[in-house]
Amino acid sequence: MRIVGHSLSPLVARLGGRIALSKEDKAALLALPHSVRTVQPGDYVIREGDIAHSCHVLLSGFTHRHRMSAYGTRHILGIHGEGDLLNLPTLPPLPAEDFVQALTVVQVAAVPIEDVLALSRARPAIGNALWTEMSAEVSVFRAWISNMGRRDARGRIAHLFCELVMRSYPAGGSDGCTVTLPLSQAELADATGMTTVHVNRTLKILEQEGFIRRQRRRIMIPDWRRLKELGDFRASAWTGRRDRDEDVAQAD
Amino acid sequence: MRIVGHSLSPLVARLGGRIALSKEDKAALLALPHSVRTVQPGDYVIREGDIAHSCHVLLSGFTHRHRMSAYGTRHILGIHGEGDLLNLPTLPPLPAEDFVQALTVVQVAAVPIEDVLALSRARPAIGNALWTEMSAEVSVFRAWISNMGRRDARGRIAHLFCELVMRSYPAGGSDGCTVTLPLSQAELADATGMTTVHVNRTLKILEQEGFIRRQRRRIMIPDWRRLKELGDFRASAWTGRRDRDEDVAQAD
DNA sequence: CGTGTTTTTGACTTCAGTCAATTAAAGTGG
DNA sequence: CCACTTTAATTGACTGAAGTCAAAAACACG
Repeated sequence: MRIVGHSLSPLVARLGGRIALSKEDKAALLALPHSVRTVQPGDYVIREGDIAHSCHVLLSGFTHRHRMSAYGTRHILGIHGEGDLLNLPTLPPLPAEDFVQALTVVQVAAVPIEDVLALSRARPAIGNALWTEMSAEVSVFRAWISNMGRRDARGRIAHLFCELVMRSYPAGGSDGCTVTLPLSQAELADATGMTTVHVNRTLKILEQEGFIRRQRRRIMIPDWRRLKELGDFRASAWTGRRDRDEDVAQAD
Repeated sequence: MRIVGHSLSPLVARLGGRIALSKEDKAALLALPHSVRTVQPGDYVIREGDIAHSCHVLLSGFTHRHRMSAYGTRHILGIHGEGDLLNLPTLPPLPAEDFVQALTVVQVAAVPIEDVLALSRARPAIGNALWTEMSAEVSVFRAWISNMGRRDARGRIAHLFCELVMRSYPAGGSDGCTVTLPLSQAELADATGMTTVHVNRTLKILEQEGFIRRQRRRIMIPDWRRLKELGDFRASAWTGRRDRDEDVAQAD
């Protein structure tokens, strides 16, 4: 197991963004033993059934998490970006229930679960930060359930784009900000529970209506607040901050 | 804060079902300081925005967790049964993002977060069990995402019924088993992302096709395996066991 | 026994899926 | 740098599953 410089800094940034960490806490996190590997787009980071003895941390790039139905269709359950924990450190380790696949070139760190748990016991602040991170993840999944269940095509895509913005700009979106879409339209479809054809048409409509502007895989958001409203997007799960006024769509 | 006999035993049963706990661990869990309250159907257990200084454990009955969209529609994000943790113990406590409402008469225990976290630090097995419980919860949410996204009306209802069976019979379902439906058709609709009318028609079809038999709010499952197949239901998230052969629908 | 909720049904509409074909982009190798 | 292949995006015509509106029937409860 190679110890690599400050490669775990995305983890420190993530946890430190949730809970205040002392210098010693941060140093202890960076000092965790780990190995880093690079994964190419389309390759798997985690396969269903894998028993992970390490906690995988996404250092850079995007991945998606998916599951295959009994009928052979794919369903994307979430996307992950820099700083995300790709599997929850449980003891004993449990077999993975879904696939995690690289969307872009990706760097992943593997930290032995025992070390993560030992550190979180030794340093309460880190333990708390991990709990909070996990709780935020739960929050994101709930937002996805909500996104699938009670929104039309435009809203679903809008919500997903909002999430991408949050993952690309941790500080939050703004008018005119741009994101590179790491998903093909087929992947967008599997993530929103629609068909490729309908995704394509919906993108066209969103563009006509001025919610997005696009060229290639680059999406520009002219009016961030308007997009959030369309997608009924609540940023709190992604920011970690839970300030209501930022979240609630204007009711008027 | 009243200390009430062995009222926390559902918590012990839940955590002990995930991870082997020693007698001392179990005793320590039962000895956690807590108060118990009874909530009537329709009343809220947790309200959006509540800042919980306690960890709420469902001792008996069923609740659902929902969120209101900006347009005023309700979306049910999950149902909870005996032994479920209704909020994740984070420090500092975060405001709740959704409502938890009683479906039946319900008993809820409130345990101060500090005590939960202290115990999980003092007793690693309990800490591990809590992590695992949380991870199982994540797993259930993912199953819901999948349920919303890529299943038709029959499949969605079937999946929800499978979950209800698992929650009513922790040992697992069997042919001829019966569950009392704690949800009205309107609630079923909000939980599956459909309309009341369509839920009603789908129930009728499921009955005609022999997947369920019903009178009042009681649902009988003549063929458990067949229902699981229809709903592409993977029991692992609910059982805690992750044995694949039980999960995978027969492919033939 | 009346009142309010839940369930059921019918007629009609619409959003999204299906099938199939075309165009555009991105590689690949000579 | 250009033919050739492959993958991704786009479009059209048609179908179908689920939503909408509205009303009746059944049930639950004080």
